[in-house]
Order: sequence, then structure tokens, then C-alpha cells
Amino acid sequence: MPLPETEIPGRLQAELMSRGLRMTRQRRTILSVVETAKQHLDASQLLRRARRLDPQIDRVTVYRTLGLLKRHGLIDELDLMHMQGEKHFYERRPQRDHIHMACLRCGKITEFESDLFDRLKGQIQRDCRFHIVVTRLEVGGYCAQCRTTDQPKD
Amino acid sequence: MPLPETEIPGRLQAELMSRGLRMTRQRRTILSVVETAKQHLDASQLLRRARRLDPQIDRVTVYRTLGLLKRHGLIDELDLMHMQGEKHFYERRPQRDHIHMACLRCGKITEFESDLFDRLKGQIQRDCRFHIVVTRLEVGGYCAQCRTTDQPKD
DNA sequence: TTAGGTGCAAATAGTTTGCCAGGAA
DNA sequence: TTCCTGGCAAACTATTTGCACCTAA
Repeated sequence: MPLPETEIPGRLQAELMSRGLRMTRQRRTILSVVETAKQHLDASQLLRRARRLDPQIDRVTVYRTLGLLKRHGLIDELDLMHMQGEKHFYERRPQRDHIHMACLRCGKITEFESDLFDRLKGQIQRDCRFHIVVTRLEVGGYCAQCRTTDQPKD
Repeated sequence: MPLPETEIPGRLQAELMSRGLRMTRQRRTILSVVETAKQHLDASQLLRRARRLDPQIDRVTVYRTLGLLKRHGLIDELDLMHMQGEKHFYERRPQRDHIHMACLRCGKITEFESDLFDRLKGQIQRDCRFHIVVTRLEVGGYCAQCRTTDQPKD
């Protein structure tokens, strides 16, 4: 029983190779980390995980590979409301855009797809005659648990 | 003929004083710059303008005052898709949230209010049981001029 | 073979912190 | 008078650049 297409490992690799880019050992490693990540990772988390697979990998190579993926529109860069400093987080670009909700109390990140969001993007393209390349909707606030609890966090 | 309420200078000052905060010469200067800005300014632009009014003002004071205004929800922090490095831009928190569209070619920032956006926020609060404090919707793409032109920028 | 990629060191950008003197309430 | 605030210097975090060596195609 095959995995759904979005979970086939190596998809990012295939995308980059089909664009004529060189596939190095380091890139393969970093791409596999990005692809298998279950949460949003920042550059230093990404480096740490890549080094578990290949201890030689340099921080700079991570940044350069992230830049490459960004330029090719294969990953999206998130700020997650700058709750943890000014670092950026990365995720594979999804088929359908989603919203990121960041709880200001517990720090949990929730994703949400919405038909209204899709329609809003359509309205922007039409009414503003603006050709959308990338969107980022981040919402800060309090999640269901935190807004109904008075107990201190943790 | 009085100005519309949103344009009365000193409104931010009044807000901070009503919260019992000390009003210093430096804060008054920085607040007046924030209030009269016609575009989105970053910290260093803000500093430059504040120094025209009071050459003594320190960069650190600008950051501390921006932090204060953020904590009190009186200004919003924007990334504007990180088109010009990692700096942040600031604007007075509007009555009604709006979308920021950033043209990836000419750099122009356009604002857009939308009923669909208001409804989307309502949906998030309801469906996700998430209490929204702040939202940021930034869109990168090509504006009407740039997407219909082949001439190089500038 | 060779253009493109990598690692290392250093530089840069933006922002924050420590500390003491100064001024608003 | 009493904290809160400001200025200066230094630290810090995240990221980028320069350059010589390396390697995928």
C-alpha cells in the first residue's frame, strides 16, 4: 500500500534534480530532514538533525540550501509571530495554503485550512489585480486550553 | 474644522498616560513620529526622524518605546515579507485589520481591507475556539503595474 | 573537465542587556 | 524622594559573505 503522494520521501530531491540542480550528499541530507520533519523547524534545529545523519554538515550549508528551496518555492518561511526570538521556521509548501495560529501562552502552533481564506486570496487577485506568489497569515492569541485555564503554564 | 479622530496628534501619548506611564521628552518625540508617519517605518528610520526633532535620542530608547507600544497593543509589527533584510516595520494599530501586499518586483506595499478577512477571523475564533489578539496577513506577489510590464524596475 | 557547491572564518544586521546617572510624578 | 527611564557600551542572535578547496555531472 503506497504512501500518499505528499509523504513520499525524496520528493524535494526529485524536484530540485528536475530543475537541473546538483544533488550533493549534504543537500540530500538536509532535504530528507526537511521532508520528514513533523513540526516547524528553524535553521539551528535543522542543522542539529542534519548533523545526526552527517556530522560534517556546516551551518552555512543549511542556510544556503534553505535559500535554494525558498527561491524555488518548495518551502515556506514562517515567523510564527516572533514568539521565540527572530528566527524563522520552515515547512514544505503545501498544496493548499493554511493559517498558522500561535498561542501566546503555551506556544502551541495550530494549522487551519479555510475556504474563506481561499476565497480571500481570490478576491485579492481580482480586486487588487495582484498576482499572488506567496501568502503568510499568522494569528497570535489564546488557544482553547489556555483561554479557559487560570493555571500557570507548564 | 477638527481632524477626524484617528488623526489627532497625541492620541498615542494620551493612551499611554491613561495607563499610568511616564511621559518623557523622548517618548513624546518618538510617539509623534510614529503618529505622523505616512508609511511603514522601521526602527532605524524612526530613529533618524526622531533625531531631527531631538538629536540626543538613542537607538535603544527607540527600541524600548516600540516594545512598550507593542506590549500595549498600540502598534503592530510587520515583516513585509522580509523583502529588505530582517528589519521590522511598525504602524499604529488600525480600527479594522488589513492585509499587506508586497510587490516582489517594485517593492510597493499596498493595504487592503476585506469583509472576507473579517469573516475569516470570526471563523477562526469560532471553529478553532481560538481567542485572537493579533493577526498578520502578508501577501507577496506582483502588483498590477509590474505584472503587465516587461520593463526593468526603475 | 569544470561550473557549481562546501567549509571555515569573519563580517554584518538587527536587536537586547547591564549599569549607572537623570528626571517625572 | 523614589522609582522609572535614558544613554552608552557591550553583548547577542540569526544570517550572510569571501575565499580556497572539492566534487557531481
